[in-house]
Amino acid sequence: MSDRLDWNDLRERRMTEPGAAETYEATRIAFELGQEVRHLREGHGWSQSQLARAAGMTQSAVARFEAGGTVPTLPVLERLARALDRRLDVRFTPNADAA
Amino acid sequence: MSDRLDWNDLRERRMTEPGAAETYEATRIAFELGQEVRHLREGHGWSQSQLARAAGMTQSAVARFEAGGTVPTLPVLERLARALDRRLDVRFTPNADAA
DNA sequence: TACTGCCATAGCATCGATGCTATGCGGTCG
DNA sequence: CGACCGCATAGCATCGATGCTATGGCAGTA
Repeated sequence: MSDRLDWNDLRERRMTEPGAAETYEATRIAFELGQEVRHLREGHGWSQSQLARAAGMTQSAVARFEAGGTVPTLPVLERLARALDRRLDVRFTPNADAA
Repeated sequence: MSDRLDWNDLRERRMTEPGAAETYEATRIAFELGQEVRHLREGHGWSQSQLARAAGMTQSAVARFEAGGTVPTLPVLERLARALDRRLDVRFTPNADAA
């Protein structure tokens, strides 16, 4: 677990780098999206391979994305959303710090 | 307008390529986000250079993004959102096609 | 007219995401 | 046990976004 340099390591490293609050956020968002997709996929009773085919990508790409291995791009998110019968929604919401 | 190969041309070309519905969508989202950022920026009374500095990028990058010249990545959107005092929100919403 | 600020673009280097094939590993089933 | 399925990863090629500098045009304005 410690001499291996895998996606989890990479992600953690990215999220602990100093002064990278934005990258941290993006990485966190990517991770959460990955979890959500996994959830949706399992809800459909699909395997990674099936989702991959439906989204026009390969099983490895799906696995990488679900694991939060990379910060996905909008085109990829779009394709996944379509395959999962969802709509991709990207917006700037007012920063409700007013709490 | 016709012998120049600029971002508008590129974008239009991308959006009219056959069988690229997902890329079309992503490009459209990118374009709308660009417009929204421009709107927000002007609301703050900032120039592209000022926003660029606040978001840790250059004026040219801001211009390119606002013009929809490229499909932005999540880290970039995050930084812009922060600079504009907004929260970046990415989600898969239920596709209300059920009509 | 000269100067200055703002925006649009070009051109290029670099970094990182994606696409791909090939494995490895743990179950399950025959 | 052997075949198969599902998931995780490695390694590599390629494409595309970003970062940068340098311009050019366009309004104001002195």
